[in-house]
Amino acid sequence: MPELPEVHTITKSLHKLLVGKSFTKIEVFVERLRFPLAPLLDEKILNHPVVDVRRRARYIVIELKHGHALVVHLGMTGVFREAQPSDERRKHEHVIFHLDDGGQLRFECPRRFGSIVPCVLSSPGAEPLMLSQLGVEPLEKQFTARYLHEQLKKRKCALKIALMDNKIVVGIGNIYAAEILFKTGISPLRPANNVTLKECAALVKMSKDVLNAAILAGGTTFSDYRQLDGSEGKFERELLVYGRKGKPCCHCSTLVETVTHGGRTSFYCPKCQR
DNA sequence: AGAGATACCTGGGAGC
DNA sequence: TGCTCCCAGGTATCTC
Repeated sequence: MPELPEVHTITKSLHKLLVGKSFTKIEVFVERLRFPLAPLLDEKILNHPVVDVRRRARYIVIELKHGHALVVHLGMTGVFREAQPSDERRKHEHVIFHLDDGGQLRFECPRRFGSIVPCVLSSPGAEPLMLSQLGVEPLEKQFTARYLHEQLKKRKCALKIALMDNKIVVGIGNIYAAEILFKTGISPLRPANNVTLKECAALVKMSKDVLNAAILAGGTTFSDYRQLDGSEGKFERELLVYGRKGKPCCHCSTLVETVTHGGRTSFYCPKCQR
């Protein structure tokens, strides 16, 4: 699955590929992914050069010269692929962008959790309105112990739910949340408003460490992901607690347990994490 | 308003 | 081997 580091990598390569080029035609082959794709057929998107491709949380913003933009989310299985018109269309390639240099960019998304939504920006470089409710970037300076503590104080829900809440901090998914909590020795079950400032400091540092490490390994994970199905890659081999239900904790050998929060499974060591 | 539940979708693994 | 069933993931949206 594309995590923050993969989205980071993909954004950079899309920037290199697209800036200065225009879409001359967009073909869609399914009615909808997460959202209907019909708005992509609006001719206003065509024949205006791309001026920027940037990332916000796990969204990719492709900005066009006349103030329109495409906001892309890869969902769980979304992949962009550079292609030639003669290439046969793969089973799950749902959108084909024709470029003015004769090339193509194709969007493949087997589980259809991805989305591509056109929007109009209030000014050049502005954040799309649909992303305005997002919380801070975990790797930015604004993500501090004090900020996290202030946010958590307002929440009675389980800490893990709060860590995964995009309104607080973006880019921490189920897997990262489990690993970050394990490495800081804090239980995912703790009420968010019961976490101390000192523990917030540990959570913030560990979040940055884990994400930075993943970014460093990102290229490798990403290339594996593209060749295979997303379940392979270096990162998975480094997981300490996620997916290890019933197996011994790597620190104390207590068996790893799970609990379900809002339909998501949390893996944790009941002895190491308090 | 906040919190919890659910829908969306399909590949893959488990169980029979 | 082939079938069915269930789970995984992020986020929008619905319900309480």
